[in-house]
Amino acid sequence: MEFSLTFKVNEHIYLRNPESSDLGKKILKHSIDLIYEIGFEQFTFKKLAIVAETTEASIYRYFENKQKLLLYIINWYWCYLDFMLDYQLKNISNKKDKIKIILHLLTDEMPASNQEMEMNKHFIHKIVIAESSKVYLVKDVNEINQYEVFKPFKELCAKIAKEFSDYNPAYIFTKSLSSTAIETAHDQEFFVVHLPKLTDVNSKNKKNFTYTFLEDLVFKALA
Amino acid sequence: MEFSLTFKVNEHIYLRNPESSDLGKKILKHSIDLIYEIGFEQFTFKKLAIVAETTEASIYRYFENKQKLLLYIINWYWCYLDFMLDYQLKNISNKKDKIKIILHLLTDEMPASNQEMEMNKHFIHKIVIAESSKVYLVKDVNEINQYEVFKPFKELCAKIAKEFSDYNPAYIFTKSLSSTAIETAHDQEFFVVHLPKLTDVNSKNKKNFTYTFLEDLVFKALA
DNA sequence: TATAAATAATAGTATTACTATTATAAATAA
DNA sequence: TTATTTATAATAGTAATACTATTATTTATA
Repeated sequence: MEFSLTFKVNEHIYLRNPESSDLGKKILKHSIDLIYEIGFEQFTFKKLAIVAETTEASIYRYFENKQKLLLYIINWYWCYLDFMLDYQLKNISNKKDKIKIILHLLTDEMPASNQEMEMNKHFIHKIVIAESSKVYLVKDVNEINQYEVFKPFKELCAKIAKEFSDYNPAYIFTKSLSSTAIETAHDQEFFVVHLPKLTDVNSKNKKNFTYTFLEDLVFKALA
Repeated sequence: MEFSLTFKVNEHIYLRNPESSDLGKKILKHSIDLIYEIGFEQFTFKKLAIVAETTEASIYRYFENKQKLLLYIINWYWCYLDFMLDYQLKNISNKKDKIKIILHLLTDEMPASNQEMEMNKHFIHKIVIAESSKVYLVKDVNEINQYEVFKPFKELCAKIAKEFSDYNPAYIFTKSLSSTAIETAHDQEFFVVHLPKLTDVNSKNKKNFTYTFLEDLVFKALA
């Protein structure tokens, strides 16, 4: 089976839909590679233009600035996670199993859904870990929030919260636990690699450390 | 009683100690005001020079770049929290009370320690919430980590982990729970103000929401 | 008081972020 | 088919940012 996954990303994020042209797709592909390679602070449209073999001005026809381009990539990831969540939770009835699947989705490398994927999912996962909080930790968060650019994040958060609520209807912090689980998944994965002293990883528990910690934390909170 | 609190900040963070001159202190004071006001992305040495009534070049004699200046402020906060933790935990024997005090320290406005404080603590607290993760979510995190610039953060994390361990010696994720508590305190406080749908705040639980959530989460994890 | 050292300001440059204008290609109508 | 419109991309800029070499000034010491 071969199919292509495209998500309707909020129109306020781009000037021209990058999915609508070959150049747009090329810009997306190379922006993911380049942000992964040099980090968001060092990433510029000039450098992107060189690797994507186009010009700065052409990129500006698609995205207002590099923050919006990052927001597009992160939004794509949130939509993708939301889709995968529905997909993987299908036909699972055990409530505990459902939550375990969710926590695996948050901590594991992004699962492959099909061969023909333009985006490098390993790179996107690393970008999300290191850069995703930069899309909302900005001074104009309230302004951009008005255009519902964080809707996919909120919907993902609400969907996970719903499963928490199903598991334990008496628990009153389902949404905060959900957003905390998402953020903690990223934080701990970053710390494990770069600042391990902020975690309890060691040679023995290295494999799936973040998942193990999160599973313990979430099920105790929901107990 | 009047005393002044100064912390020995890692020498690799600055070129010239800003605490050693009037101009240095002026730069620090105004940088806190300005980052609070316009956010770190919009903050430049040029703008700082204008409000601090000096020149760009003079600021560059103290700090290599604005990232290092932010790192200085965040380090100051970590040292301050570490100090306040010792101070407030003194003579408390009940292990549960100790942890409650820690969680209050992480979530509340910074407690006043003396009148004559150059730094605006309310501003620093807001800066920490919105900007602190930007000091380590950078491509050169491994290089700067070699100079031990994150030592105060690691020490604070270890100190809190120690209290968790005292409370429940069987718990194996004390350091990850500690770093998670610190980051969650910041995340949730930001979400409550800017993206409340990612939390469970409402008109009734608004007061101390983050503390209440964190207390529930941490004590269940340690139970 | 003369000299040396420390510190700050001037005046720059390279890069970044962004835009107005022009050129080219594609689509459609006469 | 050719003319005209429309869409798209490239050229050539500007303003702001990040940073530095050099000069001027102040402060400390001989």
